[in-house]
Amino acid sequence: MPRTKNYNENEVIEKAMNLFWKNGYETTSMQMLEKEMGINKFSIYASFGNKNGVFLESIKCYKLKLNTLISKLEASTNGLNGIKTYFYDFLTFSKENNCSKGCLITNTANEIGDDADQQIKNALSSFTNTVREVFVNVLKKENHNTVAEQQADYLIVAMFGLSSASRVFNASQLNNYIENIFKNL
Amino acid sequence: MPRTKNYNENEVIEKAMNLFWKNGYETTSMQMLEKEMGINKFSIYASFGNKNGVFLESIKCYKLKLNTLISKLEASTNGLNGIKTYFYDFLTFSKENNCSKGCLITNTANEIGDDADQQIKNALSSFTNTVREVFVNVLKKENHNTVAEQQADYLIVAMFGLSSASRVFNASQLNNYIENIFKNL
DNA sequence: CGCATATCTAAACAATCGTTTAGATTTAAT
DNA sequence: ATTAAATCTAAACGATTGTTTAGATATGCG
Repeated sequence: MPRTKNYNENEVIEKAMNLFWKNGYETTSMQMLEKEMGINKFSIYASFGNKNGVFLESIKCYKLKLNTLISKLEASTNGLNGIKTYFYDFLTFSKENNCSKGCLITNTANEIGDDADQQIKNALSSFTNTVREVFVNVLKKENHNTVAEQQADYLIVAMFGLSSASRVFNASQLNNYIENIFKNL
Repeated sequence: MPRTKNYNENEVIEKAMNLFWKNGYETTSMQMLEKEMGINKFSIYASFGNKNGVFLESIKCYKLKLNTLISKLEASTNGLNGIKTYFYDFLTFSKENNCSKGCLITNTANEIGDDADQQIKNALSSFTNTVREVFVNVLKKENHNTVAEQQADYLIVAMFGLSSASRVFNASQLNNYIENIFKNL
């Protein structure tokens, strides 16, 4: 056996993920990734195939990070209020230096077109469906099925909107938005 | 006086605007613009300076198109219902081949970073402020000032979210979203 | 008409994109 | 210690980016 890698793939992917999150897919160049990940282009290609591969792994990494919030949401027993907490938790989660980066998934969905890579598109919709499913499960604890499905549909769109809006509007506007979303649901 | 231009600047900008709307700023290349606008790169640069110039004019063109909906909204006398109609009108406006392109302004806000061109950033926030102002004026017809401001804040965030979400979710989910937004306001 | 000047085409510009390759360096096993 | 194989650096790849330039073409005015 010859020499071993002197970098940890999980560590460098987390750095890549943060770069994609902040700048988007297109804007993030291999040059920037090289610098941020701290390894050479050759090593990046050896570990992840290509830029798309780095991005797909970054999405996995992002999901893993968000799982903390999702788990908390799944464990919640007070229905709508649990989801509302998730909305606020997300805002905190997405903030860096008091400036929101939005959601990596939502940002990507907003950026890509129909001709984008199928694996990426699959990853995005699978994530959205998963979150919606969690909403449904939480809501079923206090509602009957049809209402839960309808409310979940509403909330997943609202969550998507919040992710986008968080990159543009200020905290008071966003809080006002969340409060109104849940006011008379 | 020598030969005259054999293209109309307003006409070619409308074509450019549609390209930016569909594909975003970065993805739209000068090559694509050349083809879509039907004129040579030289002519584009002669008329609009650079890519950024084409984009700024495209935003003006977009605002002009949207003015039809804004004017209708301004003229409405039934408050919240007028705004709700505007939400639905926007969905129709943004659709092409039964597929929503979202809002050019919102799409751009989602795409660009902090280091983007200042003129573009100004154009985006000025647009958002204008729409919010119209919301306030419509709401003041049936509410007192503080409520109108607060509701307008809520609705402008909701509108931004709708624009983003319209590129991802289906008609029934979007309608459900709009109905819930206005349900108990 | 003929001159002047703006518009046109088309080629070239430097810079950067994502990706690949060649060669030096390091290390585990023999 | 030698060898084999994988990782590293660094340079180069062709393609495409936004932008500029040179030269041909067309047209309004004296």
